[in-house]
Amino acid sequence: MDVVFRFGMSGYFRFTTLAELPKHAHLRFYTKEVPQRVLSLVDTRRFGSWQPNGSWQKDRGPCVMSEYKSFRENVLSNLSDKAFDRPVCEALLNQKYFNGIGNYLQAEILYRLKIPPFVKARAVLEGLKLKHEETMNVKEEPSTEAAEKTDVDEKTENPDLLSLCHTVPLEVINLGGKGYDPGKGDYTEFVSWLQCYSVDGMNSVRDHNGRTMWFKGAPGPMAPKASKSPKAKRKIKKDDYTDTKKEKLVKKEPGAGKREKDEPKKQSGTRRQKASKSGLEAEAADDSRRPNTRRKSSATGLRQTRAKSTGSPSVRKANTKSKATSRPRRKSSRTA
DNA sequence: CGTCCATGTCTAC
DNA sequence: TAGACCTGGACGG
Repeated sequence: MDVVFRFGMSGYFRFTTLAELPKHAHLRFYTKEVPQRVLSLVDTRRFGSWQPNGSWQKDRGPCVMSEYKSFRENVLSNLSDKAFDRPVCEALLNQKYFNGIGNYLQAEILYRLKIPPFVKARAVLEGLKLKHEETMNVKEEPSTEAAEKTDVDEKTENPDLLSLCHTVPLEVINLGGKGYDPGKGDYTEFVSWLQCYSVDGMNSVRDHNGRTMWFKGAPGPMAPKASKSPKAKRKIKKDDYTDTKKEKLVKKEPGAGKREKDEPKKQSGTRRQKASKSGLEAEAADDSRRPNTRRKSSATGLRQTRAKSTGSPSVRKANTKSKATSRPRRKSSRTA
């Protein structure tokens, strides 16, 4: 049986002993060994989902990694689409054309070519050829040498925007499980792989959807008004302007009921299911909090070394768990 | 304590 | 084009 998994922002798999079952292991596949082990879909934020016999979204384009050729064709033969009216950084997040590119990859890819993020996507793309080779062998050498170059060579020797959409994600794959994986606790390899995203010294601006775009140098002509950059935002707040924020705050009023639905999103509807194959049993798990959970150091957050010069960082209170946020919480009656 | 922020969709004005 | 969907770490006061 095929199962389609989506990971949202925070989802990943872990294979552990039963005793080390991670928090937020919402879907579990148990082995039948004597000390049982568990393959878990760990998903703190629950943006992920799984769908037995599911399929991808209707208009996801070809995969940038595994279907490079059709990916490239799909983009270059549809450049009249208004999707390419957008700034290139935003267009790169459009899964209809850039299936597999996300926010950090988008930043890394544009950085490699030093393309400003807020230039019109079409302007960047319309010079590219359907087959990358045509742009490569501009030399008039009739020699067969050039013709024998492999795709790999072409993509690595003289990359363009589309070939980087293929090779940059593969670089992460080739880190060998040391990619963007907060569950590992230590993903310094990935952090040092990043050249632009969340890197000190780079610039960042909020795009038109409120996402933070990282880049070096000038943002480009289509950059949103300054009010949208995180820094500006913070600054506004600091200056305590009476701006549009008030409305938002009013809206945020907690206690506004309306949050009583108990369903675990869609999650393919089924909370429990069996996968008889391969001796694994699966179940959608409730959150059984494990008492052990030693709070590791920052699991999320790419910015390491915050350079806090003020005295003792060290021990952070003994996990008093008093989260007690004011945010309206979902009714957590996730029993059976 | 409170606010902001995060690898992504998804849908309602 | 705003939000909504969630949880929790970092940081400010």
